Amino acid sequence: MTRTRFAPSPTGFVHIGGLRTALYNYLFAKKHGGTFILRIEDTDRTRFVEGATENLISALNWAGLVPDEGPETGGDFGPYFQSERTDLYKKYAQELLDNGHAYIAFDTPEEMDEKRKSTGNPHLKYDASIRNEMRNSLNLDNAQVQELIDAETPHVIRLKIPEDRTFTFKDIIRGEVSFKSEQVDDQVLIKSDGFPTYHLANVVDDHLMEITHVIRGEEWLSSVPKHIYLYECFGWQAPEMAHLPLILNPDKSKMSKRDIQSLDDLPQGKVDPDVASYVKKGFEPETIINYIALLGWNPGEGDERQIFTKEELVNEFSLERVNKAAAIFDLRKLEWVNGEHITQRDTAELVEQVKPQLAEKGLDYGSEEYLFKVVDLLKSRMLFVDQFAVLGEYFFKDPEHYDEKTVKKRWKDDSVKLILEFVDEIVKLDVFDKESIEKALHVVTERNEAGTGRLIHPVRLAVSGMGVGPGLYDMLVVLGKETVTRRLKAGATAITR
RNA sequence: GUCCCCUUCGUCUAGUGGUUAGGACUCAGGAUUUUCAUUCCUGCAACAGGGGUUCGACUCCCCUAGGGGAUGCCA
Repeated sequence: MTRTRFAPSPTGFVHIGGLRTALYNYLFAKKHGGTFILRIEDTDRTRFVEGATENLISALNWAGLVPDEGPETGGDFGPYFQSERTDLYKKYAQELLDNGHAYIAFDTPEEMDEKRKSTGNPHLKYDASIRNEMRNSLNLDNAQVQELIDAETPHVIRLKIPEDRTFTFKDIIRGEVSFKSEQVDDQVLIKSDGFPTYHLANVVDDHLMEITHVIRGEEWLSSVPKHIYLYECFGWQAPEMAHLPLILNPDKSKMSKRDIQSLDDLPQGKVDPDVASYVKKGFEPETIINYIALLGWNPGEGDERQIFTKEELVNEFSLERVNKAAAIFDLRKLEWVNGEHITQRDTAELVEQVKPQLAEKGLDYGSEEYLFKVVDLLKSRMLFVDQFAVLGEYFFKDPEHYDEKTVKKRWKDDSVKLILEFVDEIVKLDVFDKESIEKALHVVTERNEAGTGRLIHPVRLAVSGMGVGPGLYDMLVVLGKETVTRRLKAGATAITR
């Protein structure tokens, strides 16, 4: 049984890279008929943010990545907040202490800083090289240690990394990776406030929650030696590992929330990492899922689709096809993907999505049937759903003003005459369809020995007030004969250069 | 500094020893018998550099360079 987990720390916002990690965990679990778990890694009290967990869960819900087990859903492996599992971590830390795999250390962070200064090595690690010079249960005798503990001296529990070892593991994405033990420090397992660090909590929980595949960001790759050694000390089997490449800013820097105000005002080379910004901007959940899935993964040779539904992604996904190199986030392509999803969406569904905007602008859409036709006509031209009321306003009310630029460019001396003649032609029509309208328009231009554009543009302007829009004949058909003739007449008198 | 990871068009990528190195986004041009913000077509544009291995390297190995990550009682 495949079990994956998304284990974010609740920092107050959801990072786009974090969402992709969640997505890959979700896709992998679903692909294998497994379970996707949400676990909140809230062991750092100093970074507690009010409402962050709710925020996280609502972002996952928005994206459609609903956990099978988690704080909200529950499950047989809870609690799913690490802050509620501290007794567990202490118990396992004690086991390590008893087995001699860990020890108690009384040195404070300040003391380590001083040590670094005095040795002139700013990168000095707490490890086998200096372990014997420090104040810990390896050097002090039992009585001294007990005395310090009884006096409530702050202390931590550290993992005792063995010397002269090479930790080798297989990463699904990167293949075999190894680290020498002198490269890894005696990691703090339990902090002086009694909370575990990520490393202990992570290993204990992944084991207890029976996680089969750990899929997470590349920033964890160099911590893996500590983790596999912990599994070894506990006599547990380590899960499979897959370390995902990072998502970067256009300038190749790490995506950061700092100095980003909004999506519309981005600093040069930066992009907003906050998923909430994209929600607010009007991106569809399908778009974000689709786009970030492709940022580091693709279905492989012979499949050049760019647009995927979540179900398709579940079917196609495999960790073996995840790339190794970091990817740059491209807003342009994101917008294009959004437009594609809107174009491919069921018109009926889009109709419902669009109604609130119309209500907000006080636009009366008349019949469902009419609205359906308008949406159908416009959907391929929208990049965002919320553009609809702006793009298509004239379908619901007569234009009140006419785009100045277009007037200047397209309104000629003979425009009024041509339009009035065109009106005469269309009132004669029994069937108001594309072909007959086009024919009528040509009758007028040919009679006046004018180019088609001489009439097309003024008609569009008079009818919609705009210089751009869907194909003119399609637009006129949807608008209907009555509306079109009324607006043409109105335009003929109202528009002046 | 040290360790680890990575390196194909501007960007996302296909490619697993023999290809005119393919697609997508962007951009430019054209078509839809003069809208463009639709659609279609065309074009621009890449194997980081240097050594090997091989009859033959984008593909395998090594080195260099560049980028990223880690180096916390943060995750």
